[in-house]
Amino acid sequence: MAHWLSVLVHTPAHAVLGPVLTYQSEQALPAGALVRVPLGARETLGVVWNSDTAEATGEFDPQKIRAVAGALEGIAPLSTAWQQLVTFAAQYYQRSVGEVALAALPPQLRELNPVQMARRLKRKKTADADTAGGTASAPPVLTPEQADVVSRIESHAGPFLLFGATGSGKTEVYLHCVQTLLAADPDAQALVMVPEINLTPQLEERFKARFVSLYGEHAVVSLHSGMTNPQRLKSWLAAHSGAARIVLGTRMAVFASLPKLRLIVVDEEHDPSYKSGEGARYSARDLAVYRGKLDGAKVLLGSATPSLESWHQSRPAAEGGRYLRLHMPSRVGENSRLPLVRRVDMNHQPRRAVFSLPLIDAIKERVARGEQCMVFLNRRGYAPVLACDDCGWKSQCAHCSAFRVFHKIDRTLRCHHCGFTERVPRACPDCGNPDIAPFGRGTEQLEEHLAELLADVKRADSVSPENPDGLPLRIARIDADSTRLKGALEEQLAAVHSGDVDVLVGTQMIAKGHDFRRITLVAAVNPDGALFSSDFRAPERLFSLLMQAAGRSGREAALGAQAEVWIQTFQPAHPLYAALKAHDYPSFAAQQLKEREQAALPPFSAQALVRAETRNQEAAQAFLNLARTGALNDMAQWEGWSEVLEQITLYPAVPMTIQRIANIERAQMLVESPSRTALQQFLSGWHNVLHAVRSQPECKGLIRWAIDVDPLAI
DNA sequence: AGCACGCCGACT
DNA sequence: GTCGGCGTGCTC
Repeated sequence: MAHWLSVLVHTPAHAVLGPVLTYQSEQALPAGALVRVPLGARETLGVVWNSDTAEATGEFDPQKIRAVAGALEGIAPLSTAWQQLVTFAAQYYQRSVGEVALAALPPQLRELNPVQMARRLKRKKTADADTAGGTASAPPVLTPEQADVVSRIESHAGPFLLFGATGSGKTEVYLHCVQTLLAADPDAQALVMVPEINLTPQLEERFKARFVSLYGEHAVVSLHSGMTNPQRLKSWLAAHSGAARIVLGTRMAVFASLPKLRLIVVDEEHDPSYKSGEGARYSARDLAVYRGKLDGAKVLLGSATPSLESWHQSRPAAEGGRYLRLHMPSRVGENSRLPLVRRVDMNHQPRRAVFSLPLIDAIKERVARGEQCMVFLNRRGYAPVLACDDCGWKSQCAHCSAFRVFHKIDRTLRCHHCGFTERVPRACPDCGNPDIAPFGRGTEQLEEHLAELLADVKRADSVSPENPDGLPLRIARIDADSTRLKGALEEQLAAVHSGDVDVLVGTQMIAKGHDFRRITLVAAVNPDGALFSSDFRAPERLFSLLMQAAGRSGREAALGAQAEVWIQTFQPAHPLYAALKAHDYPSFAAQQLKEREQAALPPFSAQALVRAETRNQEAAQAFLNLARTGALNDMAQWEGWSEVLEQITLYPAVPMTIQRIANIERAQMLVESPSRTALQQFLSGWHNVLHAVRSQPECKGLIRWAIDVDPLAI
């Protein structure tokens, strides 16, 4: 007797293809089971979504229903909670369930045939056998602040927002909570997320040091896109089978199959990396909170500079807050002072000076004492644009509406958007003028500049202290260019740690996560840009970045010197810098939230973007505007939709900030609503309109379109 | 999303 | 002559 099954496969939301496909099977298969199914000319991985479906979906001809090719034996069905998470994510982020479900599974699960799969599972079983228990080395004693936070986490349901200064020991709180959980429940699993792949190795090291002796080598696994496919499959299977007790990973890990999930930690919860930029544009932080409810797991969000969304959610419960805010204001250790923030008024410095005189003096003084300095500029390359003084030629990219960046190191002009690279011309390509000059500055130029300014400075010779001349300074640069090769970042970080570097220049890469214990001065050379950005989230990001950069300094108690953060600015009185100086995130957040509330911006409204990519700009605008009129005119006629539409604002279509990338024209349209629910309802209905509009003749040239719910940048 | 089919331009 | 570019259409 054959069973009817609805099965998810990896297909986008296609109007012609239903959200689930119907198959038949001799064997009864439960929802969540993994199967291989024929689809057109190929065979593909599917997830059983409903066992024993009564009838085929839609008008599909029952004669054409094909049989399931086989079940993936030895892999337990995905849990109901996992299915619900995927369903929610697909619905909330406006994608097909099939796309979200299959993208959440390790890629190799799709590639391997059942025979290969069986072989892999067998290998895993023998590996699991050798896991041995043991005793833990005593964990460090918690500070009173940490102990208080931990006891509150244990006695409340959460979700929690752990607001802790850099160096306040948040990681120790995570470790402690995980340890307590795993000890109390022999099956329980914990998920710990970090924003970037770069940060997983150091986290893995700390967790392994604490838990391998207790629960064996396989108890801690990682899950991120930097791993090879076989590694990812191995970790995924370990999590799915329950053998892995702790999963560490980046945003993708929020979809890991964890049948006994009891705790989710989202470290640096404010970090934009938690928002996916392609496919289903999900926020792993937001999904983590939702998943916590589904799985009955506690959720712990941690940050020194929380996102304003989370901060707002953690206001007192009496005012409507839904997260419990936990505060750890103090730095752990002897050198518990927070760094001194100094603002240098660049209005009183020589015009066009890159480094102010007092900053250079301060750097000289520190390096002479054997301390390290860090100079931070969020722009790589030598100069953002090359221009001809005579005819006005600029280093425009041929394929993008952006300038190519001058990289002096290899004498190239490189487009940071499409990768188009050429050697720097000897003279202006338009008029032949040999005097083409760089404008603005990037990290390469800072490095060069510093070498000149500090040429006469020597550092103390630690090997032969009697050497009166000292040794030449070592300046290093860390950015996406200097770390392109595999292992280069680790190598360069090691050089900084071992003291082989006196001054470190870099982009935001160096501001995140890494502990540079001997750095006592951090300087932001030109951070003002974000103060006047059209992006309403720019100040929030700047504050967080500077706060994090500040957290890099002064971690070495033995150095004793007061750590300093220097801000070169033309706006020394700006409230953002004042709050930074006072290390006062709450007042900064309060002021920002007030502005957001007055302007009805998130978290006081909900937003979504529709983006269109086309061969020509007119088609992009046409598509979006047709979708807009479709909503305003057609949808308003739909039964019962007028109340939804009343709560929706559709802004006119606009070209994106960078209008063209790699010869693809881009435009977008903002949708806003005071109600998240209304926005959700609107988007789900609008989907059909967008599908229909796509095939209009005006939209010829449309390559793709996508909805971005809760976009981070507009 | 894949994958096949089909129709035009420049290469071993 | 074929290899290969991507436009169009189809998949339970």
